[in-house]
Amino acid sequence: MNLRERKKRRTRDALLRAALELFATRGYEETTVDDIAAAVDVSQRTFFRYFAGKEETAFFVPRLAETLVVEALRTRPPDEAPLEALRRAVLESWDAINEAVVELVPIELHMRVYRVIESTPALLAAHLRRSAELEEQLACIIAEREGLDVDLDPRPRIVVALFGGVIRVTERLWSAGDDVTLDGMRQLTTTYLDQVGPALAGNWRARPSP
Amino acid sequence: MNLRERKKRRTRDALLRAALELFATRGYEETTVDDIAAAVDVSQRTFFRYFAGKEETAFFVPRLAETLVVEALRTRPPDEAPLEALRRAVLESWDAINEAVVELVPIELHMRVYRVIESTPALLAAHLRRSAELEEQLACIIAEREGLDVDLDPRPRIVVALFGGVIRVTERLWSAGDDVTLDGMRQLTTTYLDQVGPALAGNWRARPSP
DNA sequence: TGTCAACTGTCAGTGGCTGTCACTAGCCTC
DNA sequence: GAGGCTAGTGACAGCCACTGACAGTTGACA
Repeated sequence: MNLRERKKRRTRDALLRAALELFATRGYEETTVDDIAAAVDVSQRTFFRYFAGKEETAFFVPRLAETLVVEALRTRPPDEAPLEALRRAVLESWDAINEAVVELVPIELHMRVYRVIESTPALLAAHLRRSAELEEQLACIIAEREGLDVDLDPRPRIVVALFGGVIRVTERLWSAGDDVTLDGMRQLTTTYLDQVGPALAGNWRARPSP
Repeated sequence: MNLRERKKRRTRDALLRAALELFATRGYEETTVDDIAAAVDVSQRTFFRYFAGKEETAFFVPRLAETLVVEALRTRPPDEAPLEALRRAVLESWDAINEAVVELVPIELHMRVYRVIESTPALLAAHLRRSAELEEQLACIIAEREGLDVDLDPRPRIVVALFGGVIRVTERLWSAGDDVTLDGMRQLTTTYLDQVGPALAGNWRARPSP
């Protein structure tokens, strides 16, 4: 790799880390782009040459994770049922995600930023839109696996919507709780996905929960 | 109603209509707040006294609709199963929604704006966040109906997430298609909700779709 | 009719973001 | 290894959403 390229990557990583650090400590809205640029000692203009906007820094890590999940689903054995494939893809990609993230920022920082995302309206909105886009991708893959047309058969989008909903509920609970380990997340996801069946089974009071 | 209050309402409605009209014809990003204010011949500052931001005008009508859906769910007979109550609440509130919307803006304008919302990233993001908030409300109502604690039992949030997912898929299809009538929407919603069962039933290829 | 309070316009300022232009530092060729 | 080329940068000017402060205007009400 060139000196030039190395230098570029170094500034980008520095900007990224500085931004996330500031978001996590001071808050997103309270951090100006000038602050971030100043922390790395470059001009504001330079910041915008690396990131399309302030928002992009906050979602740099999540974007990585999404890529890996999509990849994981693509390589699932085609005989698995849709919901099963989704579940396994997510559960199994976490190791890869963890590995990739650590390269960029301390995992603990990422967690703090995630909480900021969930509690900042503008970021939460962006997060949900990104999730919607991811779900669209996943639906397409599912449809392809099953030999269906996403636009003709609603089922791929429906399963993915359901799945995405469960994941989002899980993420929120996970980031809010204390057990921020990988296994904790896996545990939570499995438990919640297992609740889908019961949740849809008619009147809950007829068969009380354990 | 006072002359003052009437005047106020008139400016607000004028601003709202001007904004929506501009969004629908020129696009959201292409419309500045100054444009909207100028169209009604008030200062930009006045616009911000009526709406918290440009975004708020775009979601004025949807907000109304949400209120009515929540209300409809609250008055559903308590013996209905959760998913059933949600389905009926939505299906039945459309008449009320339609009625309330027409008071403010031509329904056809609202439809055009809805398409703008779905095709403008910033608005889509906001829309999804609003939906998430609505879903949280609905989950709480469901939980209350069933005598559960939303934070302890995941099922209320899961059904609502599933339901919300289906509604969103439906909305998108509806606004994209040609049949923008109320009955068309009801039809679509019913069809899609009926697909939920099959979508979750294991491997789809084992029992091919009709 | 005069007083008060609500509503509005003007102005100045902040923060995100973009275009432009000149300049410097790394790269590549001769 | 000197020179030109170009990617990367900083400085500056400007747009747009949004906010605070202050002054002027207009409806309400005694």
